[in-house]
Amino acid sequence: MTEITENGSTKVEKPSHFIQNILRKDLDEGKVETIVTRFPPEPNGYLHIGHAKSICLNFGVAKQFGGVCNLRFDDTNPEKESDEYVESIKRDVSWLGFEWHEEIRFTSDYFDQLHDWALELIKAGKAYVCDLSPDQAREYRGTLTEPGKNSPNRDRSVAENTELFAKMRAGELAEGSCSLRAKIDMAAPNINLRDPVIYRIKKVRHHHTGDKWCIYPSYDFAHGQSDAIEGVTHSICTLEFEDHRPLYEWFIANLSVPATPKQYEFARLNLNYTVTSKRKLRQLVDEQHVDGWDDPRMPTISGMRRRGYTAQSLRNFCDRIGVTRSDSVVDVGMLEYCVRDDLDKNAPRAMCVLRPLKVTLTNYPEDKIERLRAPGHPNRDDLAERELPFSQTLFIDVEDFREEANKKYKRLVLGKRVRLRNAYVIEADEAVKNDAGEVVEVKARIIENTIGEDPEDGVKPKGVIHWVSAAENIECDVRLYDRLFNEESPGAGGSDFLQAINPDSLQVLSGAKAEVSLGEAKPESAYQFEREGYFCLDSHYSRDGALVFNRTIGLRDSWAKISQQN
RNA sequence: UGGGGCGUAGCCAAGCGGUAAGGCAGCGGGUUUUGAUCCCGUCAUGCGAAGGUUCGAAUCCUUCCGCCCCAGCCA
Repeated sequence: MTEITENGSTKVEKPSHFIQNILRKDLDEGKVETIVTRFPPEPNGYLHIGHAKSICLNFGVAKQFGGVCNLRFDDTNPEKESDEYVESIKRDVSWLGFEWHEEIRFTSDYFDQLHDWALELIKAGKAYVCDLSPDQAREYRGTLTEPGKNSPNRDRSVAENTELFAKMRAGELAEGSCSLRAKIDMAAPNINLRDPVIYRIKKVRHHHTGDKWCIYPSYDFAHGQSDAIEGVTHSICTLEFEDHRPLYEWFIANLSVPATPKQYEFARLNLNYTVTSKRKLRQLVDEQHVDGWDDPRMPTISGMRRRGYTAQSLRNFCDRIGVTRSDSVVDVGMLEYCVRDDLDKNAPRAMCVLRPLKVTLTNYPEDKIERLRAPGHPNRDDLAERELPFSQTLFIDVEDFREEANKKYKRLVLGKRVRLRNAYVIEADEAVKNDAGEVVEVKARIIENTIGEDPEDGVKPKGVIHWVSAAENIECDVRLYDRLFNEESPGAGGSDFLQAINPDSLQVLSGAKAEVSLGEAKPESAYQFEREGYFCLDSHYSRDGALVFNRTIGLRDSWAKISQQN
């Protein structure tokens, strides 16, 4: 049931989901010749893990069935949109590993056509300019259980509507003073059909069309027709748009569009211990609870990238969670599994001591340095070996030494032995303490002839710990991240989601000691710091001679459970 | 109390009338110079509930219960 992907991470072979079933059926029955989908983000924020699901779905099925997928910016509301977001979205989609068909599309590229179609509706007596203010319109709309009332302007003549719409377009009417509405049914049980607004006045400069327009089409009026223009066959969106489908179909049926795209809905992704709403993510950025949209703790694609998550792991995650119509909350542990799975298979190994404790080898010459060789990966010989300088003084992690411990502790203990990863077995003789009683140095001895061999006296070490030479290493900062929220569902039950922020989501360690080969690390490229976790160089904070590593994710840690039990 | 959806294990999710796949998490064990990886085993007499149809129901019918979405000139 499982197969291995090109780069080795574990991919599960899954039965097809309902979207794939629909596409296969439409292809088989000849309803469509080529699948055309589209990913239609509004450029009003950065993409997050939920968008990744949509991207993988839209681009994924198009590729699977030999079709194409467009990248279209749904930019009908200039008040919230900007080029910064356009650029970040292009970067994120590319990084995720997908290629959009031909050039980038913008809904705003179709504003002329959309305007013509609005005129077409007016001429057919199917749209009218309504003078109701937003507040009045709300009253006229009725409620969930009561029908709405017709606008006093509902029966304006075609001529009058044409003239008023022209004035709207010419900027002669004030924002909010009127709108163009589709004439459908104010008593419809589906509120979206109660004469929805299709054009509104916004005297705002548009990031893509500049000052050409002061009226902008609504999402409902733009989306389906844009799909039709592009020849999109299957317009896949999330569940909250289900109630809009009758409206989507109404425009397609009542306008001279070149194609008849169909809308299908799937459940959006929810992840526990995470927020995936642009509003909340924006708030975290604006109020500086995080360093920006690409803060490594953010569930944005750019944040995860900077954190060290790989595109492959995100794609695998999206494959594993499936595509259905039922609301669900995926355990963030599933995401973490996918990240570890990919990184384990592909990240070169290295050693870095996070909290250094000096070890002096009393039987090792002071001026001697051995150049040991270590594999780049325990089960991959295609990854380059590295050189480890070994010297009289070393650093090990403070957590890896105890003066005394029970049998479960498999690290260095006074009077006992431990294996230094890829090097000698050593035995600890003495703990040197400062005035506060803290261990500041350990005096130990190497056991001769133990590189790649067990000790000749038959006394095997209890465990293996990592180390770095004190003579040659790279001092660096390490940033340890934990989940951004302490609650499974931040903001649940009407509480303030900011109250759920984990105050310890970032811990900065300075003075960590990295092995010299890490001097060649490139930003965002993954390493496993053995026994610690996966790390990558931070793309913002790192400088030549002042390296900063982000912990992407820790190794699975069964010791944590054992040590807590005792 | 209008309309539209959805309920299969702690989580995700197959199943579409023939007797509950798979993954994550968990638990138990094995290998191991990473307490990692890897490997093996275990984990729903049960499919929101109750009736009914049937030789046989998670699948069909009825009723009920729960959860989600919709009253922006947002998308």
